[in-house]
Amino acid sequence: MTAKATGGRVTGRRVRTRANLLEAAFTVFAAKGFGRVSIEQVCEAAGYSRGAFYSNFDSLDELFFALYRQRADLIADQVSAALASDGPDLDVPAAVERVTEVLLLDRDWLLVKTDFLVHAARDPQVARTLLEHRARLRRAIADRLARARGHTALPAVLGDAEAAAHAVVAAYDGVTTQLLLDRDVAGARVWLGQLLTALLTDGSTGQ
Amino acid sequence: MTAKATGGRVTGRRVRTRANLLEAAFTVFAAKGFGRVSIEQVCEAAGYSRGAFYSNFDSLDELFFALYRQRADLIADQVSAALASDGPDLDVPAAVERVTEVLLLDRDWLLVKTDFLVHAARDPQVARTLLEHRARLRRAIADRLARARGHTALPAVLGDAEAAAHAVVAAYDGVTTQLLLDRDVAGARVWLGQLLTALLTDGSTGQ
DNA sequence: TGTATCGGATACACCGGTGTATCGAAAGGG
DNA sequence: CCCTTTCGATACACCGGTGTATCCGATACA
Repeated sequence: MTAKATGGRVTGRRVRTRANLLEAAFTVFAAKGFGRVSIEQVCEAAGYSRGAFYSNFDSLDELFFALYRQRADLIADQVSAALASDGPDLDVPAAVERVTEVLLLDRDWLLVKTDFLVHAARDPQVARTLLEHRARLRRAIADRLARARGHTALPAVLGDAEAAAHAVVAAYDGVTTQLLLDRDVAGARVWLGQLLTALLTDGSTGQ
Repeated sequence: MTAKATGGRVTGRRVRTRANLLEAAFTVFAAKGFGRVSIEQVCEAAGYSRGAFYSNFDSLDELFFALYRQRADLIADQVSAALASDGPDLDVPAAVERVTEVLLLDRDWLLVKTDFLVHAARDPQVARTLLEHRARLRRAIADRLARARGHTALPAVLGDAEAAAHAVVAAYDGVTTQLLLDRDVAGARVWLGQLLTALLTDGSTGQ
């Protein structure tokens, strides 16, 4: 009963401060990493006292979790939009281009996302959430691919559209890892494009 | 001048305790994550006092770094061995099988490795080391692939052997991410196998 | 505009980890 | 077998972060 008082009356201020805390937390987490951040540092960055924090969250973990959900949902929406944008027939390179643009845009997000992955890897409960999130994305991709079967040549050696979507996610994760290290966003983008087209098109066509 | 006194006389004990500390650190880091581990916890797990720690390392970061180097070199050797094992002509599925076995064996190592990645992502100096390490592995793979060009059908849509090796690493990283979440080692292994064969063989062959 | 309620700031006690300085005991060399 | 050197344990002072309790100013609603 600490955070988010039951069915309270006042909301305006609360909503704003909560948003501010989340915003500041994002910056701080991205800069220092979840493991090296204290509640105080978040509060300082947001311009609040620790009282504000404890009024809105129970622990740093809860804040981190909320932050991840917020941003992840946002990204998921953007990806869905990017996938849905062109007509019923799929232009693979174009779609790849658009999705890639969304997914590899913000280095800070990748950092936070990876921190969250590390977190989830040790907590089955958290892992479950992340897995569901990934499954949702994968499904969106699979649907898109299935919908375009026949239009474009999609006979990957992988099997069905589900497997292909799985491969897309894996490629994304792989490129992300490299990007975190070399910081070459442009390179990562073209590289991901190559990988995806390699996976999603038949071996014969060079591009 | 704290750790590893200049050109000391006594070494026997020191070497052992250092090894013990590293061993214990590996367990603790894997279990809790680098960010949630204190020097004291490592010492306790190893059965030493903090005095022993400060006599061997300057900081937890240094220990972590040393630990990573140790294990990473070990893995690298194993991979090289797995790649070199069969004759001059390459049996792709067999090699993939063997390498996969080595790379996806120990979940604890994956956890520590990912922690290190997160660390490196925020410190260019550390990132450099990790990148070099990865480059070495990639080169080993590329050499192996190049050496087998012509024997087996390797006309990937990716281009040269260097790019193909790059793709192999990316696939590995991607599968690792998934494995950290779902803990399905067996599944990850066959999945990585599929991905690699999909990337390394022409699109025509289903398997 | 009054007022009951809420949100956030301040103050306080507490704890765990850090790093250093010192000392006893191993361990290797002669 | 002694003796010098070093390793690691113990003790200490310190600090930063935590969580709670309390209080005052802000805010929504009548």
